[in-house]
Amino acid sequence: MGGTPLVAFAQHGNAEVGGTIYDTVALPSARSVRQEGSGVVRFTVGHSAPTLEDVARIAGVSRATVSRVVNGGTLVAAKTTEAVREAITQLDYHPNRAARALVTRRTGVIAVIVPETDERVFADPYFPQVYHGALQAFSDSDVQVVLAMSQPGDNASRMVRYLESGHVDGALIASHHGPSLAQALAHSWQPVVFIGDPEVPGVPYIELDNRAAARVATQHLIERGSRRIGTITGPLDMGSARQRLEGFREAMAEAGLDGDLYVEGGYNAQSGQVVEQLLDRAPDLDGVFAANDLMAVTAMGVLQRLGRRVPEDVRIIGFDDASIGRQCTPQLSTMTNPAAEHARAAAELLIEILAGGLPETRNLMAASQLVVRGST
Amino acid sequence: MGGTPLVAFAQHGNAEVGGTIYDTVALPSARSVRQEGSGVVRFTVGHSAPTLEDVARIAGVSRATVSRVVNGGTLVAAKTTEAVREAITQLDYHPNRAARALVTRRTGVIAVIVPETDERVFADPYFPQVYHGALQAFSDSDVQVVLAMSQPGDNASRMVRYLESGHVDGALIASHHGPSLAQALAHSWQPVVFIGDPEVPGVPYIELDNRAAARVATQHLIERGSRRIGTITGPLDMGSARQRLEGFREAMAEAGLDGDLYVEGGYNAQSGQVVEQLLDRAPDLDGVFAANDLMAVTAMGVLQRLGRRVPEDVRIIGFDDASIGRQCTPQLSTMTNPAAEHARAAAELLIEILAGGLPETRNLMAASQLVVRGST
DNA sequence: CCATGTGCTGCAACCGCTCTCAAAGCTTTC
DNA sequence: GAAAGCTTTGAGAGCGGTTGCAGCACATGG
Repeated sequence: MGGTPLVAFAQHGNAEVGGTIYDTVALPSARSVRQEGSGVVRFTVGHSAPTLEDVARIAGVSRATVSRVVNGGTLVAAKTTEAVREAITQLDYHPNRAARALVTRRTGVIAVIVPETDERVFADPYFPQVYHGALQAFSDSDVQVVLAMSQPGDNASRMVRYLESGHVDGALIASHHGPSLAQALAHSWQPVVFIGDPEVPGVPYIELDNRAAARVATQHLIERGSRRIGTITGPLDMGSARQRLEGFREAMAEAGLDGDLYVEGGYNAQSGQVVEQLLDRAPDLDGVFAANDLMAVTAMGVLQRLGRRVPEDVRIIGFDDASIGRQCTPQLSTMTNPAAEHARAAAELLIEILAGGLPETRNLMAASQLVVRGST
Repeated sequence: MGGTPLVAFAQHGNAEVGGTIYDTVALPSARSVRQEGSGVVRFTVGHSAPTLEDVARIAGVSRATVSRVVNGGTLVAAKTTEAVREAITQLDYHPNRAARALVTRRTGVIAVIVPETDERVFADPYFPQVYHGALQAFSDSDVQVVLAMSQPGDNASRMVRYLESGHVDGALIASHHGPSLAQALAHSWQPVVFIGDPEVPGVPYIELDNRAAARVATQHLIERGSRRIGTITGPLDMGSARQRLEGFREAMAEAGLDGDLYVEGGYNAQSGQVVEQLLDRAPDLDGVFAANDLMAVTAMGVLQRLGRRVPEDVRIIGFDDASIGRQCTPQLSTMTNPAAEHARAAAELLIEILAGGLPETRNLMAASQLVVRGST
């Protein structure tokens, strides 16, 4: 089994693990990335892979013929084919797709871009759905779908560089903050489809009808009898968050209620805590619309800990229909957000664009559904 | 804000949502990926991006000079540089990295490969750590780290093809089942580092000392007084699962106890349920070593539901030190598995390999720590 | 004033592959 | 037996870059 271990090490910064730790081992200082020039890691690869040329030489034919065998389609004599096949297996030849991409202009790689840190991406159940949907759309093609997220200090440029690099055919972009990425990409030649309004004209996207959904959610609270309703929004640099806030205010205004009771959250579980601020501003709070389930569930916990009964004292409704909303007591009412479907639709739109059979601009608007459970 | 929505649609297969659904909208049949030839999606891109040549023409210089300006380093006259810069911004030129990669043999892209379906990847807290660690290692270089997982029906070939495609410089491979992927890659020219023993000689990897850790865990149960101990293993086609089982049996044998009480799980929460089988086989069960925390927590729940007190009647220890183990009652004792650190170390090893300053084969073995909490 | 040096730029080959076009070999036909 | 028609193959021109090397213009030294 493998070679012999040469180094033994381990580490665990004495972080709060909430228990007693035994068996600690010293940690070596982590070597850092060696750099040269302007922050670029320089690589030099030793061996180089066999090329078409090599195969051709061994098989005693020309490059063109090998290419024909590899790509199929064109007719090549049976025995030639066999000789080439043999040479290919002998050398363990794999075509260099980057070179091929240069001439075919197709890489066979699609990226799902999420301009969030990896922590957020893995913490929020929304992103797996997006990725899953994209994967589905490409499942029976031989496209490789890769996921790229941003790193803590990143601005948009690393992403843009990757997208324009020629290593991907196109991209789906999922959780963008503000129009900067879209702007950078708008005049680029890279086919992209946004999930959520990019706020830049001409850039194709699909989005949930957030405003309508937020109205439905708010109206539902009102119908159930809530009057003093507050909302926890998402980060307001995101279109979806603003739209949900808008929908909330519309519904409140229509009902002749005060729609100014809102506080900004971050779409993450922790920021559900801000419900306390709503409570400070409105001690008679009897309804909460949280812009996603993660925040809603936290808010529910906070309210319950403060002695409020849900839904008797305060009704709560979330957004996204995340599974976590079914694991709390009472179960959370919510608005569906079939992200996987959207991603798939977006991916299919991307495929159309890539196939060239393209309408100018194309935007898709998707509807949401109200799911009533115990919390309202 | 963007163009006008052209299409409105939504969908929600009437899946079990555990609530009442209002506001349903018809769903269009999802268009499927258009295919041609052997399962390959064909793309044709309309516009094409400006090239070096274009820039050179506008700036009135040669391609070589533009290249020099773009890449810096070599000396170019100040006014020439300026002219080129101007042309570049005018055309919004971005170098085609695929073309560059052809000659420099560096793409600036590193892949983290996880041969699991996306559901598993997002469900298990282990993978985010791996990705995070990899990201850290490359954080101050301008390498793009992408994540690729396999699709339900996939065999290894799509992965291998991607890795050998020339679109990535190298890869970290995280949760492989059996040696097939490693074998396919062993004679390839692609620099890869495995996290976990690939079971193929000559392929570099880093791994946790699973056997030793499992021994420590088991010994801990014995020390606390457990005698009739069972284990829930991971999928036994994975080296880590087998090693943890081995460690368990060793510790049991050393203590003169029966080490045959085990049942295979899948490293996912659901498979913690198999603890019932242990109970069937040994009603006097008083200790459980689960090969990861996900299974341990589920097992604890099952046992408690069956009236067993933890740790009074049955002691439970898990593996991985996942956060979920701190959210249950009692809190779960466990073995640490600082996956992020491992991934970072693996990434640094990969960087070394890519830099060419390479030891033949290099394997790293990492230690684990026992964390004692309430469950033992 | 000519030989040298120095600074900057262009030519051209090459990275690995695809694909058009024409040539070569073979059959068929008159 | 030569012309015509196929099938099969190879030569060669790119794809968009990088880079070694030669060449040019101008400044310097003898």
